[in-house]
Amino acid sequence: MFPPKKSDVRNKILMSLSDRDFDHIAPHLESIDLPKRFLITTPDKIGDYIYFLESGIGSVVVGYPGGKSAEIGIFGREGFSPTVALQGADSAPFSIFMQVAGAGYRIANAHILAAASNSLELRNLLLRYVQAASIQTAYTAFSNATDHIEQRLARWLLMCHDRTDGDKIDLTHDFLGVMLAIRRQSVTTTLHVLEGKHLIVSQRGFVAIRDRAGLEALTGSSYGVPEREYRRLISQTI
Amino acid sequence: MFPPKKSDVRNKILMSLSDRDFDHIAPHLESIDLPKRFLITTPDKIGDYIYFLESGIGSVVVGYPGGKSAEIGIFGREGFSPTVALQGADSAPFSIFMQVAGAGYRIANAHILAAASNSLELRNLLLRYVQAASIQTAYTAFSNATDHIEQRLARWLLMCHDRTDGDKIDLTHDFLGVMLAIRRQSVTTTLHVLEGKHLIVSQRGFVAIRDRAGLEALTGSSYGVPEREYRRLISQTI
DNA sequence: CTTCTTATGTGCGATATCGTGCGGAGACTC
DNA sequence: GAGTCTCCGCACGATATCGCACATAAGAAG
Repeated sequence: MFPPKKSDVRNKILMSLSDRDFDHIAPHLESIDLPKRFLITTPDKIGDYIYFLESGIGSVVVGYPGGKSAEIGIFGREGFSPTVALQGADSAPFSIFMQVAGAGYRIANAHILAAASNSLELRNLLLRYVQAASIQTAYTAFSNATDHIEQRLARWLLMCHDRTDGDKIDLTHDFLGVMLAIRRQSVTTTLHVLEGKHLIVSQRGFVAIRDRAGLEALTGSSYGVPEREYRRLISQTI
Repeated sequence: MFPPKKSDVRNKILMSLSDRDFDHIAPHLESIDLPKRFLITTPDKIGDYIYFLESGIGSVVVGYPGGKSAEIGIFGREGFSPTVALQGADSAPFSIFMQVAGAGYRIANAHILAAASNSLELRNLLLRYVQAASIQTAYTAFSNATDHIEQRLARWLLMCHDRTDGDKIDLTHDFLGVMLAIRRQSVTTTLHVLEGKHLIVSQRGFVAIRDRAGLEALTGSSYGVPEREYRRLISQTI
């Protein structure tokens, strides 16, 4: 079981590593179960670990408890989080938590940084993912500035779908409202609109994607660019 | 005149360098005049240079010509741009241009990367700025999601003021509307509201800040955190 | 001084989204 | 199988922002 074998790993970043880099960090990877609402970090808390998901979805959120908040990033097994350690900081003003339960590996910052300082290839791969995550955030800012709720919701469902096995996404309207910083009722009615267009099916506790292409067409320019950038920066190296 | 002397430089990142790091890159710094609307890069264009401003303000924008667009980052002499080269990428889906004319230095990516690979201290400083810029973008996404126009506008004016000498900011309502992805008329009327609160004075072609503290209070939680993060990550190292 | 261009001011109906309140329905508990 | 909790549906007035049309004003050009 430990250290994990590279052939067993599903996280795309870990999969992209050279055997040599993988062998260096594998002994320090600690398998961890990540239930729903698991808190990876909170604002200004010193983060000790970087998490590589194998399944499930995490959210990066700006805001303060009891006040306004909004999601500014989402990640699954295509990446890792938090990204700050790679940039020489020890904390960031974000909360990061599991939005869909899953599992993964975590590794102490010190170990991943040591490995990265010994391998240019590893360091560059990790930094390219940081870049991809940053582009995702930039397009979230763009979408928030220019899109109507219908587009923002469609974009969010697509990003979630990309990180899910199957077409069913477990979530409540209330949760979606918090992520997008809109009213729960607006989520409900907008989901009905999308359902009316046969793009999704929405029932208590989940949304099922029915027409990805239709959703993508609906989002216009907000969805797609970050995803292509990710493929350009990361996947093509596999 | 060349290479520039460290004591003459006003860019905060360059100022923060050790003498040794500065001496390594100084011979490659090329002084450049940056008029209004100067295009630093466009989407997917291979960027060859990194720009360190000495004066003026640059904007990072997502969007496509003739379509929707929105600003996702702003920088002056406290940083540099673009940030992608540091992360191992050669381009990014952003446009970057001068919004307020100024001047600065540019350095070929190859030179700064060579210097960064030889100096952990330099690399970490540059990456910490990348982190600070990324946090700014995250809070722009947050502000776009949760704030009304009045707050977004106030936040934008504050960020601009931080990067300007004096209290007068030259810009048109039209330009501001494009940056915030709102109507020019909404800018006009909202500036009137801020003026009514004696926070600014607005006249043809410029806005003058009159009450910074008042503006900051107005923005609530959207303004301030990225700025504190910048100071924590960068300035305290001076 | 006149003309031209760019920037700003204003009005108004249309639309998107919000805040609030409440009712119903699925699921879980005892 | 009654109580309870969470999630969802619906209505409605209030507010923010938009889109469009047009008027005025400041500065530039001649």
